[in-house]
Amino acid sequence: MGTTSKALSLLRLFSNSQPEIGLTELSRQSGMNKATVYRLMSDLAEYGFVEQVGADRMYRIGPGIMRLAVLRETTVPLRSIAKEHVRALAEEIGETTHVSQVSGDELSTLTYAYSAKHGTRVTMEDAERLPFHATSSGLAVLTYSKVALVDAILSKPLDKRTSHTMVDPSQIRDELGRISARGYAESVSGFEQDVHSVAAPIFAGGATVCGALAIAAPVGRVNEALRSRMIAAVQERARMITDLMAGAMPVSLDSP
Amino acid sequence: MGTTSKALSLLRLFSNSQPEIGLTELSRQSGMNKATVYRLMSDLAEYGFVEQVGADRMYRIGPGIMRLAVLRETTVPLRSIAKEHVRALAEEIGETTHVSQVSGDELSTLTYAYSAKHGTRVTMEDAERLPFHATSSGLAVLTYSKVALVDAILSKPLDKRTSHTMVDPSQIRDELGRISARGYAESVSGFEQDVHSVAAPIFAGGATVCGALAIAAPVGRVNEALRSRMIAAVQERARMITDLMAGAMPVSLDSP
DNA sequence: CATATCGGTTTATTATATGAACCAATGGTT
DNA sequence: AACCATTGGTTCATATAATAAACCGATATG
Repeated sequence: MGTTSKALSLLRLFSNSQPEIGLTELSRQSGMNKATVYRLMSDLAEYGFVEQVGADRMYRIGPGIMRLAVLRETTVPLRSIAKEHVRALAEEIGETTHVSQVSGDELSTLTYAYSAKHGTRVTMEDAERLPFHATSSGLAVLTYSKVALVDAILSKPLDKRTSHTMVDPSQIRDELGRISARGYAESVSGFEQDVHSVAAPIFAGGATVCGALAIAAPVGRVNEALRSRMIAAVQERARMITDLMAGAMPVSLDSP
Repeated sequence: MGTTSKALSLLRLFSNSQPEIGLTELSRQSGMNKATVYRLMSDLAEYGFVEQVGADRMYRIGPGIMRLAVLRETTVPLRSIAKEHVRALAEEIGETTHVSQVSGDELSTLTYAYSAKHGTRVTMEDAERLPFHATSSGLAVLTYSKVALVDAILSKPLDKRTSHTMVDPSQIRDELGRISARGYAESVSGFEQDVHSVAAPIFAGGATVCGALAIAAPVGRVNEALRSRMIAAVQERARMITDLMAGAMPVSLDSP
């Protein structure tokens, strides 16, 4: 593994549930030597990718990331576009909505919105990594991904998050076929117990999938009427976002 | 220079005016060997920090940055806070406003807002790098920065952007003293000809300066009345942002 | 058709990253 | 207060990984 990869892999350790990490902890979790981690983190800090804070010198993601993020958004404004539509869709349906984004072999939440309609709702977390096999978003993305990615994902052991999580690769491949045919993915309690979600893919530039739009509702609230509204709305919105991203839907999805 | 630093320095080459760069061009601009750049960019691409696009395989900032950015904003929500206030301030004053952020020895635009009040206005660019010595934002930040940073900035040759740009280090140090005394920085045609700007520092967590809020107007429109409104407003808003960032203003600024 | 430029690849050489051991400081615990 | 277990950070001989020149095939340009 190259030195650069090692440095970048350290950044992967930061998450919403672990936004600040100490040197020793980084060393432990990465399996790298403490001295190595120290030097790598120093390099990252020099460029503002991480910063140290507090008396215990914990590391967290630094301000340098923001300049690149702003730059990214001016070129590929997925998040700003998604934010509007996620909000509108949440109000339209009265349930939690979110857009996730694929980056390499990772899928993570980019933005989300709640609806005030009900007292109970599915709650989300920022920048959360979503498993491809256990979420409707993941399945939607996987359906339109390169075979190399699909193979890579399905060849690793799949975490059985709930009793309903699909973990059999061939069963998942079958599901991908069905998703491709009908144009949306669905997951009932596959990621979190009692969460029913539907998702549709978002494409950018030349029919490459770049993420997914999803609606997530408590299982008990999803009757047949709501379910069909969710399915119709998520597909329509995903297409709107795709259009704004100047991407083209794959032919199989172009005509309804 | 370490390998990690080399990889990260490649990311610095991307900017608003140069959002996509080819392999050879990266090699030229970084001064590194083409093979080296190739391997470094491949590493960066593997982690989604850059992506290749189009038939000419140009590189641009990748989606992986966004996950880290979202994570950063949940911990230090400078941009989201700044966005609101920059908008409100632009409407209040009727001129262009922006918030910049310091990262290491770089200062860059984080967000900005225009006012519809006038047909002419100062225009901004996203993620633009601002010179410390030639902008009111830069001077405001420098005033409250560690001496090490001030020395580092002022020891390098300073670009004379316009005929009004201050380039004499000792003269700039004097100016920093005045800014510290009055609590705001001012620049008339120092960065762009015909732009008059005022700026106030923003602090986060323990009185460390993290950026600046600025108002920029066409020189011809800034009479004494507008000028004092700008100065008062920029300081007030900067303090509001600082409060929201849970930072503390240095004592010298606490009482007006 | 020749030349130049592009992204990407190879491989011997060299420089850089590594990790065990070691500090100094901090904070509990006995 | 002495002790132990942590922490972040540092050192330096060693081994590994990065480097650069030359090369390749493709595409574009005169």
